[in-house]
Amino acid sequence: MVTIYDIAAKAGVSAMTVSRVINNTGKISDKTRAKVRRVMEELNYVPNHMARSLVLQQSNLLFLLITDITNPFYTTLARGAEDAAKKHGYRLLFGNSDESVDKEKDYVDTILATRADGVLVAPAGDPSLPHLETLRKHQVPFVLLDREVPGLDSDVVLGDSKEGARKLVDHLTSLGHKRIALINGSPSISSARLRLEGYREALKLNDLAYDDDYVLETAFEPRSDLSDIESWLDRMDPPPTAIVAGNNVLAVEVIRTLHARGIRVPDQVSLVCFDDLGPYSEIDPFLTVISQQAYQFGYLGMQMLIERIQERGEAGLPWRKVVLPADMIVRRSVSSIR
Amino acid sequence: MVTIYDIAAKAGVSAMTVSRVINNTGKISDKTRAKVRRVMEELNYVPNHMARSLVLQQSNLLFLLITDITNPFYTTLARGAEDAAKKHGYRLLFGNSDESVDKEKDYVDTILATRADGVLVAPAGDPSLPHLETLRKHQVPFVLLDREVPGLDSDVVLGDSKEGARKLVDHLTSLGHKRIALINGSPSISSARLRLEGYREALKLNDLAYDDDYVLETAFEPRSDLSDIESWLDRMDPPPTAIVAGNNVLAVEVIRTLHARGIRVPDQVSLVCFDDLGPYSEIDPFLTVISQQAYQFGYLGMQMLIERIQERGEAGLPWRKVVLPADMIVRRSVSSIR
DNA sequence: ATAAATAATGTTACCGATAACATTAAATTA
DNA sequence: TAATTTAATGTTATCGGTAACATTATTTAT
Repeated sequence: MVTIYDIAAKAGVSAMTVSRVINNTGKISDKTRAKVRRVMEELNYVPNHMARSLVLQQSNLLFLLITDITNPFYTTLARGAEDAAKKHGYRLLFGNSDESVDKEKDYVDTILATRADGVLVAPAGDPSLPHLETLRKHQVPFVLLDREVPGLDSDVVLGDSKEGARKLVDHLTSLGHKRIALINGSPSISSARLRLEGYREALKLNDLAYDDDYVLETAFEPRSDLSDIESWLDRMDPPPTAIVAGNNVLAVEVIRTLHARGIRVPDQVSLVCFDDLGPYSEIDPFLTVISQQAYQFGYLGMQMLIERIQERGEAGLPWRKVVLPADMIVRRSVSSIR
Repeated sequence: MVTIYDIAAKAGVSAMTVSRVINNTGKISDKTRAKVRRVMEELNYVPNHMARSLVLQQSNLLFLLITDITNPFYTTLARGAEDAAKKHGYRLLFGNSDESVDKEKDYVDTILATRADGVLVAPAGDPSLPHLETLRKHQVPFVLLDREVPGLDSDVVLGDSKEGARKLVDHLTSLGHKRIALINGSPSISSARLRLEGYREALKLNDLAYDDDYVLETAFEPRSDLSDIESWLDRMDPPPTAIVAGNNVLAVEVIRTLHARGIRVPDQVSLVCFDDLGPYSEIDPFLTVISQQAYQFGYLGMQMLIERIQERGEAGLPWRKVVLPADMIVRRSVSSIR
């Protein structure tokens, strides 16, 4: 591995001079600068980030931790984060926690060990609290995305989950639906809780009774075993005329299960969900969804993060909470009753 | 930031003893081990990767560079790579080059500077050669995914692009199609070249003439400006009865363009493509595709990479080229002619 | 012309960890 | 019990950079 000392030796200068050329600091004569540059080219020099960050105590690296890299909501969000990071001259790396608090903890360790300058996190859930507190303790600035964690003050970019759920339920009731089921993520995830709340409120406002049997709380990420969905469908009696899914993944899995049973959407049951299916929903715009501005989650979150990093130390800047609107896109997955 | 020296001081031992406890090396009495552990907990110690890798000359970090984080092919591949890396105890970070050779080069610099132990790369194209050579020069093991780079020997995991294209065209001709168009990625990408070759061969075998006007070579990644697709559609006269898309993104954009013109698939024109649309194609299995085993690309590639890393130095192990089969899934996006 | 300022470069110490070698204490063996 | 192992811990140098402080050459000011 070529080091500044190799360069220095070959160019007949000191290592410090080479360092100055690399970083454009201090005063260097044009002649030495040129000579050093030439030798660097010749030897294919690449600076060693680790050595550098070790002494500088900062890495110029940012991280984005998402919970499901196969979910278009998060990949679109990632593109937003990437663009914002690039605009400010930061490098961005990604990690995928797979909705697992343990994997997330591993990433947090990697991030700490790598001495990242900041982190954007879509936390796996409330149990993420301990390792987020670890980040805080080590003074690594972070911004939460899509999910809050109770007991932790921080900047956060959220979607209006409650309002979104209300809109979906209202849409269904306006078309005559009365037996509306909900399949949702784990209640340890703030957005899932809000979606449940919105669902319950909307039921109440529409004078519909809430029934535990019609609600399934499961996992937001793709799974191979659909048996919990199966038994939930069996349990509901009479069957629902409409289903609200807490995210796009769940909607897809509900459809798969229904199709396997020969039940058609929306003919026999209507379906709506949170989050679009990415560009691929363009092929056949079918699902009626709450379309969250995924790109904005990433872009705004990254901007907030970078502001935090750059204001470091200054007391000011209270925690900021950005709530992005929940817009419904009506498509063909809902039929009207009668 | 807490260091081993802080721990050492508080525990009344030397830094080296702390290091031994952390790494489980050397001999340590149970008593000191316990004491050191306790202090580490108390102070919330996190090892500094940078300092560590600096002296160890290895980071235990692996990278995966993909070209389009919003493409389900690559995100599924990423899941495979992640699982394989985890199985072998490596940490994995992701980078997204967005099909840009320049962004890719930036990532390569980050990777070099981070002293990653190895890299999985889906190269942006043939122009990636220089920075891949830089990786090679710095002895960072890498495995190419999905695309080869002429002039560079390396391990590589490919799909059978030529055969896939042939299958698609054969399928179309078997249903009576004679005017078959191709929209493809840049010819600077090996897989795109092979798909073109397969397309031409299949035309020839079916006694169909090749016509330049029926082929559009554009970019594989999502774009906002669809005008090149527009003008290509205008140019073809008579219009094709079927279109082969070089990947899923292009297929979606063709559909968008066609829909905007009021042209229906498959009623007025048939459409087939490479790569599935992820789990979301399950909602409405519509597109007839060559389904590549995305997960296996990542999983096998990662295994090959780790073998390389662990055999480091040993002369053996010739470059390996794995070609995964191209399986066609027939769905509803093709109609038969007459 | 000589002091004072400035430009250009070099030296030393350190960032946080570990390898290699050194030392001391405890346990075996002769 | 003295000699030898072995266990447990400590010291020093180093990884590849950079900050802070020298030092030397060159200008500029007086």
